[in-house]
Amino acid sequence: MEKQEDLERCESVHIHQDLVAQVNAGMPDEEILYDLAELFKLFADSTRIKILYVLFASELCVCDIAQLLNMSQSAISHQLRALKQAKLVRYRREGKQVFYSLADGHVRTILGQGMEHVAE
Amino acid sequence: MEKQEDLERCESVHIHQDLVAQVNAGMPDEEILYDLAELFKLFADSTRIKILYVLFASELCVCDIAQLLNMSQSAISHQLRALKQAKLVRYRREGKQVFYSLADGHVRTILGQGMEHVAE
DNA sequence: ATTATATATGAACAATAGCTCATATGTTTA
DNA sequence: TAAACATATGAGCTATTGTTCATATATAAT
Repeated sequence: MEKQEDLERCESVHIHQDLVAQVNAGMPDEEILYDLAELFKLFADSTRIKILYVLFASELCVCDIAQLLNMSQSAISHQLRALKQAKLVRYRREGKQVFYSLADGHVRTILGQGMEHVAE
Repeated sequence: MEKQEDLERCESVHIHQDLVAQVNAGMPDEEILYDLAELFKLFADSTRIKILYVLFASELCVCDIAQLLNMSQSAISHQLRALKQAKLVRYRREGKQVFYSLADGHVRTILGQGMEHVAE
């Protein structure tokens, strides 16, 4: 944890020197925080938000999602790929079609809390 | 809600035609979903995640945050601006320094749920 | 008033991300 | 096997974003 090298600092080395150490101790690992940001990136696009929202209501095939969002099959497929990789959605093949559904309860909570914040 | 114009559709107009209508009914407004994505964009960068995390522990001035994250004052200030605009952080001037703190309980919940998902 | 310190901000640049287009893969039906 | 349909994916283009650098603003101290 050698972070104290050649940093620019407030000249007035105010109170917070030990606070700084304490805060640092409570921080999750760099890698975890990076993964966390990666996760939230998936919620950071309105197309993906919409996809998650429609899957809220029901399992749907790619084609139906594309119709619902009035977007191309390709665009939706690309985004589903990202959501799939992050395990936010599951998929199930049925003949030619592939049905997607929400994989996780966290999705609901995260979107819900976001909604609450936005709706104020 | 004229969305049914010249869409590409699954040829096999399968079951979901009414489902599609139903799902559409339950969708929040376009604008809200856009705002929601904008909100999550703020969680979609590890610098901002770190800022929120350190503010978790304590109110801090810009300079201390910069030191904690080992980043430039300018970079932190830019990001605080974004967080401030979204009302995720509050600020309070005290002499030359400006102290930032979390503005909202939602931040904790959202980060917490994200953590749970990542940590599995 | 002048200087120093703390923070904010605009411009520029590199990196990233989302869409389209073309095409590949997988599945069913004729 | 060939054709049709549903989905997946790579390349390319444009738009967006995070950082740095230079500089502006705000407050305090001399």
